Amino acid sequence: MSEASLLASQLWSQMPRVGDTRTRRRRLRRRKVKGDAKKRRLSDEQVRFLEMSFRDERKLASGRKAHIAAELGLDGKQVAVWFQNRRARHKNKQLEEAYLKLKLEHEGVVVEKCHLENEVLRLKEKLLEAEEEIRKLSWSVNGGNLGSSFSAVSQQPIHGEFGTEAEAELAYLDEYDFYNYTMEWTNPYGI
DNA sequence: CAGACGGCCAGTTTACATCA
DNA sequence: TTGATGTAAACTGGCCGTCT
Repeated sequence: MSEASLLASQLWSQMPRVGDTRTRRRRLRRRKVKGDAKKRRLSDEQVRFLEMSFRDERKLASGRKAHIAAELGLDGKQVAVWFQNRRARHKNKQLEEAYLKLKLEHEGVVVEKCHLENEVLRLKEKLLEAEEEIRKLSWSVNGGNLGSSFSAVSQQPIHGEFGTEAEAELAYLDEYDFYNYTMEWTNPYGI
């Protein structure tokens, strides 16, 4: 026996025996069950009844379990297992629905953001045009002597307003492949 | 307080049904 | 007929609350 396996067996022997008796009990029961029974699908009728019960209440009080088991000619354990699996399926379904809802919301936000970015670009262009117009008018009135503090916007780089590189990148979204962009955010694993 | 017990959960295995 | 795949039934181990 290697040093590692010796150590492992020592650790195992020192472990608290929590659940140990139960595991033995379960194995015994399993052998008994395995001797005669094969795994069988529940009948449509049984499943219908179980589904109705599940709609009434998601968890089983012990009396109810016995009642359902007797009604369907099943073992109480089978009824308990069915309810456990059914709760797990229900939870998965709920998670899936929540994910889809969030995904839709996110897609909407991305689209709205894109529209807003384009609107900002459009307004900036208008502002530049207005400034140019004012400059021309001013030139014709006082010979082009405009104060140096006049243009606060047009002297800034157009993409610098949001501070981060990512946001500057978004300002170019209309040149970007929008489909690829949204897919990248809404479906990162390409599922 | 310790230990037995039952219920629940998350994760896994197994048996079966379906389809290409 | 057969292998791949999906799914339901059953199992496992851990955790928790209750009872004795």
